[in-house]
Amino acid sequence: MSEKSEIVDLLESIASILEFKGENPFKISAFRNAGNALRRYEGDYEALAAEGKLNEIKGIGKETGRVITEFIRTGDSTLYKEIITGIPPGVLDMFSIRGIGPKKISVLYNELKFESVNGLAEACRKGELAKVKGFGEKTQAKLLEEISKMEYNRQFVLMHQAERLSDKVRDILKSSGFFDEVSVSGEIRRNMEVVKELKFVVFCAGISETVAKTISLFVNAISEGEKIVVRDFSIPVYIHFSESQSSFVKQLFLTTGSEEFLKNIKATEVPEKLEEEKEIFSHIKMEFVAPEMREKEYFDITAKELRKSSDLEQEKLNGLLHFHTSASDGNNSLEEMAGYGITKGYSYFAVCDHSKNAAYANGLNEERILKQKELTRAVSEKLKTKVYQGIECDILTDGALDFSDDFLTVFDFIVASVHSQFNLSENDMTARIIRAVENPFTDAIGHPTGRLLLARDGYKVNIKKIIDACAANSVAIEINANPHRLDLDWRNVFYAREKGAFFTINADAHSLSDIDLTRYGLAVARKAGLQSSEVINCFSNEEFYKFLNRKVKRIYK
DNA sequence: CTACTTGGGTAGAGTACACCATAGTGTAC
Repeated sequence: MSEKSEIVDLLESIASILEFKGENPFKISAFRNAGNALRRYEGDYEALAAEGKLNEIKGIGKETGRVITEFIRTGDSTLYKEIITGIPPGVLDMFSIRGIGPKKISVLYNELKFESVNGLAEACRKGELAKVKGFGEKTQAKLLEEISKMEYNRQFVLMHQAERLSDKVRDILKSSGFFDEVSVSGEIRRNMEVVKELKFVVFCAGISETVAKTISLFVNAISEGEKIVVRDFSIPVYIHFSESQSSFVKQLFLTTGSEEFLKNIKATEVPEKLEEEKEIFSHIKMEFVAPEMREKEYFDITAKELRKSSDLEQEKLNGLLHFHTSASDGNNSLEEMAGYGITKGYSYFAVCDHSKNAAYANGLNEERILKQKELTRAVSEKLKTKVYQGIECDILTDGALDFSDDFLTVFDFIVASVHSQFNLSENDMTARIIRAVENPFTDAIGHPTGRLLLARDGYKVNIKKIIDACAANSVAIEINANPHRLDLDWRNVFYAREKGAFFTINADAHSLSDIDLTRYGLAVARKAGLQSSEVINCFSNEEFYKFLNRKVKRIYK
């Protein structure tokens, strides 16, 4: 049985190899499109494949459909095998280096004859790359930096990937029947946005015998005293054994960390007899700290009330804001998105497709916006809910929004985001975003630093100044819940809370299933102790309506 | 290669920017 993601990866690889070989650009994007179409398709594509009807999915045609069907049936692809012939596998790894694409790789590969990312790095270090026509010192230095960043990032996985891995290990441990208790600990228990290792604490009778049995559950596992290290996965897994309730609780506390947090509270003073973690805190005369807040940043919080555990949970979210539909680059209609949101307990919505400047995302111009506005009214009525006309409005280079002030009155809710020209100086970028914040029509700033975790740094920006401006202009700061973003970073949420800023937690959903990503945003918001009263999505219908009208008169009836 | 329209053939995202080179290409959004 093949996973959908494997097929998507296959189509993506075929596209890259064709590009490397200098094929027809439209053929290349056809494979890339087919991969995207399949990834976004939420129906039973295997059934379609079995009936030979894959081409009912828009973007999949005769040839790409054939490749998919073959892969489902055999787990392999003759086309792939054919085009990969003569290309060393190391070359494929190079496709993921930022700043260099298949064409340049092709040139370098033919000129310098290296066969791996390491070989490329070596050529850069020797200065060979700068001698190739079309390349220079800057490219050489940038590539070296990108490669070392990539190597560094390889130690981590994103929160959602770690969670999947952790569930898998937990299931293995639980279904073994060896343990009275299995608990997830470490970075996952602290809701970290990127994860370097998984930690589990288990409770069982007879440690030495159970350790031996547990090792046999995995392929590559060794014992280190009273813990096991498993290296079957992309990151190491540590399993800590305990024989008594006291030791279980103590282990859970110590493995949760973080190291800096434990250092700060003199964790050596843990009492011998323990029923639950709370006793550890009362023993050292400290208020209980929620597991996800146990970071060194906790001690930087000056206002005591900001140290409280978060009360945020999915049930408190009423507003689904900042999501996309098939009108721009989303996968589902507005009616489908709102309909699904209703089943998840949301009671009001603001569709925020891309604006006209975002051509790459099929952004909407004035005419299409007015059409969509008719639709939001119709969907509101049909689903008996409140759908506001929103927009994710591009912030242009000079900080203007990409609709005129006259036209901005058409919207009920405006998320302003940067999607282009990431390379401004810190001063220019900060001024650009602040100008957007000061625009009276702006309700929220989307993904405030533009970072992509483990892939791209955020733009250079003075985030504190932006937070100050948001607080001063009552513009909500987004905590983008997409696990690739989780932006604003939770470390900056503390500062924004001190300034009294509003927040908005949004999955930036492009499909129905994306709506469920919201929980990752909640997870990092909880790390910063964020309270529902600070989050505009938690407002009631009436409170949200008031929020929309706090600066400009919105005409929504 | 796919979609669309038509029954064989055509169009297909646009733009800014860095870089190397001194006009043009590749990459990324």
